[in-house]
Amino acid sequence: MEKVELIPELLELFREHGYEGVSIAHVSKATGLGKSSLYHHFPEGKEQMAKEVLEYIHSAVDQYFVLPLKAEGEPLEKLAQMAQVVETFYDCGRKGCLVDGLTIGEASEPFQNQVAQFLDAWIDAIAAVAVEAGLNKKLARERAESALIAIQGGLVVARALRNYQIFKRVVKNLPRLVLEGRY
Amino acid sequence: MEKVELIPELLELFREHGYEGVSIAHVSKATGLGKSSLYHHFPEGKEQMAKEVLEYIHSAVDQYFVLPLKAEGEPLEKLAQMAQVVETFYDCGRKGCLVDGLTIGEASEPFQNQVAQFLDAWIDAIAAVAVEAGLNKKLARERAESALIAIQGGLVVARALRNYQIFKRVVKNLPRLVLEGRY
DNA sequence: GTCTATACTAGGATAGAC
DNA sequence: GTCTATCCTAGTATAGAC
Repeated sequence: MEKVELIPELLELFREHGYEGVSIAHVSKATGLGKSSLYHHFPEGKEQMAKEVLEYIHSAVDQYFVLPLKAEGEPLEKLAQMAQVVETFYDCGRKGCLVDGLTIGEASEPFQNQVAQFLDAWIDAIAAVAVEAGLNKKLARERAESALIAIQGGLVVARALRNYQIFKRVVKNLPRLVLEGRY
Repeated sequence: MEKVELIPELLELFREHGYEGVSIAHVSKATGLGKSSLYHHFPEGKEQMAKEVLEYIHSAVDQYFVLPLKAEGEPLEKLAQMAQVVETFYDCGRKGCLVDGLTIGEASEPFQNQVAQFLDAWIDAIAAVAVEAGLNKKLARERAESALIAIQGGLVVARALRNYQIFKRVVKNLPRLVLEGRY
C-alpha cells in the first residue's frame, strides 16, 4: 500500500473520531497495515499522521475550492458550484470535519496553525468572489466568514440532531448567504 | 466538596477537551479529589460524569434561554437578551461547546440523545419567538436552526482562527438573523 | 516494507484502610 | 467521603526477524 493511499483513509478516521479518538490500533485495522508498518511510514507517529492529513486537506481545499473560485466565471455560479462540492465532500453532512476534530483538546494544539491556514485560505477565496460581485472588502470578508460558519455549524448541528436535511438546506443557501446576506 | 460544585468544574473540562480528551487524572487534578472519591460520587465513572453534566446543561438552557424566551416581551428584545447571555456563557467564544465535545468520536455515542434534546428544546424556544413575531412555522423553525448553526459554527471558526471578534459579531447579529433572515 | 513480539505509559476502575 | 495502593486494559512506540 502506497503512502499516498493511506492519507485519505486517515482523513476519514480523524474527521470521524477526532484526534484523541483515533488510536494506532484503529488505524492499523482500517488500513490493514501492522503497527510497525505504520511507524515505518510515519516515524513520528500519530502526530505526523494528522499533520500529513492536514497538508493533504490544504491542497484539496486549494484544488477543489480556492482555484475554481479564482477562475473566470459568474460569482453566483461559482458559489453554487462550490456548494455542490461541499455537499459531496461532507457527504450531505454525515462526514464531520477536521476543523472540528483537530482543534478540540490540548493534544490538538500542534495542528492549530495548519487548520487556521487552510480555513483562512478558503475564506479569502470566497471573500474575493464577493468583492467581484460588488461588495466592499469588509462586508465581503464578513459574508465569507459567515459561509464557513454556516458550513461548520451546519455539520455540528446536523450531526447532533441527526438531521442531515439541515445541512443540505444550509449548503443550498450558501450562494445567497454570501451575495445577499440571506440564509 | 459537594457534588453540586463538581458539575460546573466537569462542564469546563468537557467543553475544553471533549469527552475523550478528559481523563480521570485530569478531573482529579482539576477538582482536587482523588480518583476513588470521584468514583464515590460517580460510580459509573466518566460516562456518568458526562451524563450529569448534560443534565445540568439541559436545566441551564431551560433556565437561561428557554424560559426567558417563553416569557412576555418583545420578540426582538428577548432575542437580544438571549444573545447577551450566549456571549457571556461562551466567554465571547473562548469556551467551546458541549455539542461539539460530546458528539465527536464513538465514545460519545451514549450522549447523543441528551445533546439532541437540549439543542432541540433551545431551537424550539427560538422558533416560538419567531412565530410570535409573525413568521410562519416552517420559516420560524429554519431561522431558529440557523441561529444555533451560527452559534456553533461561530465557536468552531473563532477557535480555529483564534479570532474571537468573529463570535462577537455572530452573536450580535443573532436577533436579526432570526427575525429578518440577515446575518 | 511488513510482520511478531515486546516494552512502557497512561487511562479506567476497584479494594480496603481511615 | 477521602485516601493509598493496586489491577487491568488500551494506547504509544520500538526491536529485530523475514
